[in-house]
Amino acid sequence: MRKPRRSGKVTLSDVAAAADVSAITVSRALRNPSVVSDDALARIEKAVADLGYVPNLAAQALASKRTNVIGALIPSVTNNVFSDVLRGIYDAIHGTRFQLQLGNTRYSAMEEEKLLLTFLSQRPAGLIVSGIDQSRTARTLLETADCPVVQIMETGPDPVDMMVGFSHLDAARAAVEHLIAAGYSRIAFLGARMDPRTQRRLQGYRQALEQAGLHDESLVVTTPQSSSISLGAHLLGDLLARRPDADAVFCNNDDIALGTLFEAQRRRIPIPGALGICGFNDLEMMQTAWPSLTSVRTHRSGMGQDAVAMLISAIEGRRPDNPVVDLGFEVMARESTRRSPMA
Amino acid sequence: MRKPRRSGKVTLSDVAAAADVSAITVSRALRNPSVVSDDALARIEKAVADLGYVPNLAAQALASKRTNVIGALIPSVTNNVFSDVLRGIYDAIHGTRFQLQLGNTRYSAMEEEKLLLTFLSQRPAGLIVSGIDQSRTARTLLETADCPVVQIMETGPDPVDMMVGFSHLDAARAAVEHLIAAGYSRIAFLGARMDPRTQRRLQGYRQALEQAGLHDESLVVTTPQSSSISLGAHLLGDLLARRPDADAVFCNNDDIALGTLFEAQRRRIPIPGALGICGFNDLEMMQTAWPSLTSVRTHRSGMGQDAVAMLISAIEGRRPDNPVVDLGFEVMARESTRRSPMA
DNA sequence: TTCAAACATGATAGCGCTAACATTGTCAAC
DNA sequence: GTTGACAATGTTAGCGCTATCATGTTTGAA
Repeated sequence: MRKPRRSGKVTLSDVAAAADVSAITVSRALRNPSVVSDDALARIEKAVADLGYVPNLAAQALASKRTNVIGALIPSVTNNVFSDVLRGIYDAIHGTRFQLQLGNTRYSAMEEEKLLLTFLSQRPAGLIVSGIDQSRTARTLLETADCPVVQIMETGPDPVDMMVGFSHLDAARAAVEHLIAAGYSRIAFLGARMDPRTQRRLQGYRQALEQAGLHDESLVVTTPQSSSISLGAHLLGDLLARRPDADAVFCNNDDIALGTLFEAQRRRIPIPGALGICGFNDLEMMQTAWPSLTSVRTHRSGMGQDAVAMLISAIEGRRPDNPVVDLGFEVMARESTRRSPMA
Repeated sequence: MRKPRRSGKVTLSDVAAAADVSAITVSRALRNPSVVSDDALARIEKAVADLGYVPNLAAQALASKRTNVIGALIPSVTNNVFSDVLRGIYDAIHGTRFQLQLGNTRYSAMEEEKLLLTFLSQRPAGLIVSGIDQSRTARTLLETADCPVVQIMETGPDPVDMMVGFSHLDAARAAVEHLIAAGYSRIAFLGARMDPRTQRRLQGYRQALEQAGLHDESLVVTTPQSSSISLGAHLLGDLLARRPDADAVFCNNDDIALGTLFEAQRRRIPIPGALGICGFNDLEMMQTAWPSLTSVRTHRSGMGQDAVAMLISAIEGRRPDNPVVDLGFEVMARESTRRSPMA
């Protein structure tokens, strides 16, 4: 006879033996205590504690064909935008039976495909993906995944399944319209990374300026480098070298806006008198900065929360009435775009 | 006869049938292609592609008693410090066979225990935990877990297994000594959250000032609230209400330092002439701020990277020579603590 | 020619758990 | 006292994969 492949670990049947019941009773006691007699329950609980039993998730998943795993793919863990989304996800998942499996795509479609495969091999209960620009392959994987899927960050015309986001194009256009209304006319665009959402913000910028007859492509300064505060400072330098007459900057995100502010201060450029600054996302620092910085408020943790809520509803069979949720945005006008110079 | 509980999914034996080999050969082909003939391999690869086979991780884990899961517990996903650590972890894990399972403890020991149990039920290959102040229960769980464990963020005398970090006390003391050397004498401490690492930084602050005969507890302003830039602004307000004569602030972290800077600018307090500012962690913004802000550089992504590297070594049986790695710190002296007022 | 080593593949038996059905005992209703 | 509804528990057979041992087939050196 072969020797059994036992691991030193305590299993369900060890608990069952110790509590003098069958394995299935222990299984029931753990998952649905109300169907087990108080007497048996007490013995089982004691045995679990005595033996230090920890259930084996792999075996659970295999036997029940279900997992509690919600997979989420985000492009960056350091970008404040995504860490806020992530906080929302964790907040909503907290206290439920689900657990999060996080994947970091690093803004790469190939990484996204690879991670998707890894996630699918866990048979997740639901999936969250960022953006609406999945590769053809990734999209097919998502469509054939037999679990609900939510795309977050953006809304678009063709959801894989569900969506929570907002229109980056509209948000950018509203911000630029605010700058125009404030009296600025040579409004630059400072952008980094240039991922699809950034591209759509650039599009919104162009639309607003074209409509006002103010569009001038030489005011657009972009770089594929990833965004940072110091990069914002450099981008302002690049802009002013080329167009010293620019009178406002619409920054692709708040880090760049803050870098712009610092660089302007360093150059003794009065804000907002000589230069208006508008960011994007409205991170917490924007209102505390001096001068406070105009930005477009987006509902980042809300997107995470709603995504999880929609997912859980769908997993439990209650599909939301509307599969596409637009959380909107708000232009937060502050000192940095108030034309009269500060006291 | 009962009907089999088949899930519509493609399994190993489906692939085996399609490739006209046995299941175990497919298994080998997938895990270790070199032991399978080229001929069989080709047929198997074709079958996998044709059928869209995705292996079932739960079954793999159950049968092999191994997983590729590295679990990491961090107290916050929004705090920049931890997102940098997380980036380091992802960087180091990228390209290996391991995948990360992330848990967010929200600075709660109870949450940490719960997550630890969840993680252990996945039989992870390794674990990363933050800090050295685990609860008694958590510590026991970690000690009895049959996988390597790395504690990160801090070093201390009594590792569960391995450690990567630095001394927060020494780092804070060095920062305060720098302030003293720069000529400041009424040096305040601004602290938020007051988690164990913050407490030890406060201790370092006290030691440095006591040694210089400058310690004065009324200069210590703390709050249990979680840290933010606007909180930094408020803390400076609180300090100045109580001690308008303070001439420098050692901020528990960079967010508070930046908030302090903004608030000082708002109040037209010359930095560094009337007030020196020193932060902690040296986030990227510190050198770009105007004036640039002194801070203590810590090796956040390095901690994440080293933790993963040590873990993987240990998993593969090569335990590192030294289980405790001290990554140190550097005081980055900048404009905000340079006593002569800026031009 | 022979035999062992190396190679390629297969049969079998679990891993630890749960779904599905089966059994037993209890109690109220007729 | 029979019936059936219900509650509590048990038996059995997998879930999809891999460890282990077994078998057949080739190769090359003696």
